[in-house]
Amino acid sequence: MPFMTTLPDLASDPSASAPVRVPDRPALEGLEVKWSQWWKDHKTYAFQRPQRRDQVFSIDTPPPTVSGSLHVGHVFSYTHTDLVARYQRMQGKKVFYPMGWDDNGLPTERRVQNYYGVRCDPTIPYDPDFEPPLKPDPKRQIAISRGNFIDLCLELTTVDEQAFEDLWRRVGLSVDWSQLYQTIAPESVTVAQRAFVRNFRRHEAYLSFAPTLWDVTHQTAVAQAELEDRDTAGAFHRVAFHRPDGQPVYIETTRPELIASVCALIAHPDDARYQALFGTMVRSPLFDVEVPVLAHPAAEMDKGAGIAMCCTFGDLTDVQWWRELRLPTRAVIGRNGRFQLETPDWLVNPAPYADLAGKTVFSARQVTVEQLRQSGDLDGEPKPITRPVKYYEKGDKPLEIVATRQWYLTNGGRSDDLKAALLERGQQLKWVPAYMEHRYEDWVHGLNGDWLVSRQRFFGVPFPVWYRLDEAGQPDFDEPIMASEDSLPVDPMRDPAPGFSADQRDQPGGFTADHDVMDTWATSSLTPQIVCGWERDPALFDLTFPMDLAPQAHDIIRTWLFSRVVRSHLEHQSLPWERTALSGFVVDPDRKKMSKSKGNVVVPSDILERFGADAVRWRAAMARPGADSPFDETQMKVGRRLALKLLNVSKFILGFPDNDPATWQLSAVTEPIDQAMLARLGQVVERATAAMEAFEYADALEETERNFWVFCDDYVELVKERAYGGHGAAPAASARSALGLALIVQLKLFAPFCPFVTEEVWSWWHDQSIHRTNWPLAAETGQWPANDVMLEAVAAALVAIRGAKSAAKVSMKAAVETAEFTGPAADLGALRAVESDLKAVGHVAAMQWSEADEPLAVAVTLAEA
RNA sequence: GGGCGCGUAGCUCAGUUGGUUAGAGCACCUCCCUUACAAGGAGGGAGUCGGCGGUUCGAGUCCGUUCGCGCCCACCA
Repeated sequence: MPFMTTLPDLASDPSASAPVRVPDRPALEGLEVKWSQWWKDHKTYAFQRPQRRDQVFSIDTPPPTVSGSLHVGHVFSYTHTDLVARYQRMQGKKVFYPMGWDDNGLPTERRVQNYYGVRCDPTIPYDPDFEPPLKPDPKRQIAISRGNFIDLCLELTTVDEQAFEDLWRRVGLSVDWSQLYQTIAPESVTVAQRAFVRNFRRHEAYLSFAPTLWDVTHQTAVAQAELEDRDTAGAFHRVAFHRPDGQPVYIETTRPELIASVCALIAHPDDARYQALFGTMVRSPLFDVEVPVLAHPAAEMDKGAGIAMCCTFGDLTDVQWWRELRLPTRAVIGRNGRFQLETPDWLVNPAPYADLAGKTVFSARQVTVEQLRQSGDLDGEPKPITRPVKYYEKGDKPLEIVATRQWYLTNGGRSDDLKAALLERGQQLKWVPAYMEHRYEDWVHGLNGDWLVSRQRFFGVPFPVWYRLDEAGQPDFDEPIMASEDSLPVDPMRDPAPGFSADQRDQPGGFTADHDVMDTWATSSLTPQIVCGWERDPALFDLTFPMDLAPQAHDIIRTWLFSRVVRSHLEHQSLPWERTALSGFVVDPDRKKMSKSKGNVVVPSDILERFGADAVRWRAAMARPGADSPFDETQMKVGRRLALKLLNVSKFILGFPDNDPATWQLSAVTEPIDQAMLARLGQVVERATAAMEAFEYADALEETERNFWVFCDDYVELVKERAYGGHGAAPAASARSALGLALIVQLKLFAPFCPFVTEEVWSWWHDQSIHRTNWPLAAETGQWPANDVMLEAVAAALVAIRGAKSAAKVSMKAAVETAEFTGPAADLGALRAVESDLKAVGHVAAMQWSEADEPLAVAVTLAEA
């Protein structure tokens, strides 16, 4: 159960510390600016180190990509985390709630390129006097050095990050801004490099020359986790290979341009049609290259002609055949996505290649089709099809497969033992909601290779690695030189390898730097280590790690969530956190995902301006964990109405003449209806607390809010006259104490959801923040037994009296001559205990009571007008 | 093709272990300037709980099946 602080003094409001100051016209406008500044000045949310781990609640906040833009879905998702953080803080936990910026990696590079109109050319020397162009021309980017490019990345991210911080403060996130981190900052680089060095020592990181998925636009390798399939138009081309006797063997291919790199034809071993061909040789069209016909079970009899041409490399099946059948490598496509300029030496008839050299895949395909037509090797016309093609998720051209040397990290994709261990971690992790664990399991089960972490890019964490050069100047990749941990962070492009001098760089017998940078996920997979002070602040690490909560959206389970589990498992043999909470998306009204390209993105600053942060947060809190919710402006208005109601009812309760919160005492609550109201509020506290403990903030809000509206509409109206003193001093004190104590409890219940308006109201008679007070205890509402009979009878009486006036189309102020109650003795007894309040609120002159063995009924007779 | 989730009032959603006439807010209709609140308040109408079948005294709730929607994943011939 919740971590309990000391019991409050139940006699009065112990936290009251200021005279009551209620504004004449309370308003929501300006509360965000006022209170976010106040919280900043007073360090309201600063993490204070306690003695023990169990006094801390630590959160692994997702670092947003600052080069992107935040939309309303981010606001919702980060609000969900904040609800939990605020609740835990009020439960007495020291909340460790950092914020981070993911400013490292390709998105930043792209933004810098577009923003400044530059591109990085690593061959250019650093220019200390470089100034970016005043009028950037994105179509004619200026080539600048790697050093200057990184300077611009850092410059632009600083600007972007300030805008993000402003927005988060506006939303009211209770993060501790002194714990801010950046994934490109030296501390993060150190963590990423340290973890990598240790991975290498434990043989979890290794260098391998292998076919890799390659994005030709960004000219970098990409990892399995960054792939996505997109349906893409293409065509089957039926192409003839030639048997020695001149007979054709038809294959079907969507990539005829790759005929120059064909290594074999492959059919299924059981395919009757090709039994006679297995083991024989055929010659390729155009280039006349002799290739074997081989059998392999990965060939599908019912796909295309049932026999495929295997090229290095057209797709991942080619890679499998190439590896398992030990085929030669005949690559023709370079890293820039164009056909290499030199004519390949394996071509028997090299002539047709002259028309392909230097061409893109798209152009080469058109050329090849025409060549095949001329040579008579194209059977019929290409048949258009649409099929899924792999793309880099941030790219717009199909991926190619290029053999390159890359760094890999073990992730279970090539080890059943590690895969099983990581699946076990997934089961140990607590998932909110539970069914999201399936996505993790699906992903881990489907891994088919280790994690490719190197990127041939510029703005990122460099590998802390150098290679010896032999006398011929060739690098020795078998024994990389690793940086020592105490030298981190290092930039091998700037720092010489250990044991070498700077002038030995790129000299025979000297050393050369690894030029790659780490994938952005290789850094963000270490956010728990970065924020918790791994190897930097051991005391902090012990207090915060493994963390309590990993909040995130459900789309990055396979990337961010999984990669953090991998790194923590490898380094600490533990989970990085106890629990993960997945937020859904805000989708557009047609339930489509919001995306820039669709133009359906809702900008948060606009709705925050129009409805206020508390209203937007209220709407976010209505979206349950994991559930997508459609954007709907009308819902924001409801949140705004709630915030306004809180303001107004608080003004009313605090606004009685000579009202003094110090006189609000449970012992003064003597009227049965006052006790019944508080007893029910105590139940609400218990239910809301249970919901928050289960991370079901939406349930907690709904429970609190439903009660609040009844409180305002029925209870406050009922006791209004008595509270003014109309029925004497003691009954007035009972009402005022009940109203005041109920207000305190309800402000606290609403505090995580509407931090601005609750803080505003609280400040009317407190000097301290409501967000540093305790979460309410049921005991704060007294220990009276539940009295549902009374509450329900009163509600029914009010409905009857109001209904009669509404039906008669008269004002609620209209006088009632008699109200005649018929029903069970229990109901009548309850009502008679509230008789004077009922008479007052309903302007009822006389009440009559008839006991009967039937449900409560009320007959209302209006006075003549 | 595999996995997951969702189909309850016009809209957004609650409906705990199956139990009396299925709930809330928004929207809609009628009315009320009542001294906390007109960016308000009161009252009201509105649903064969996607379809079909089954278990049961009883099904929105359990089982099977089917349709629709969304998301995640999947060897590009």
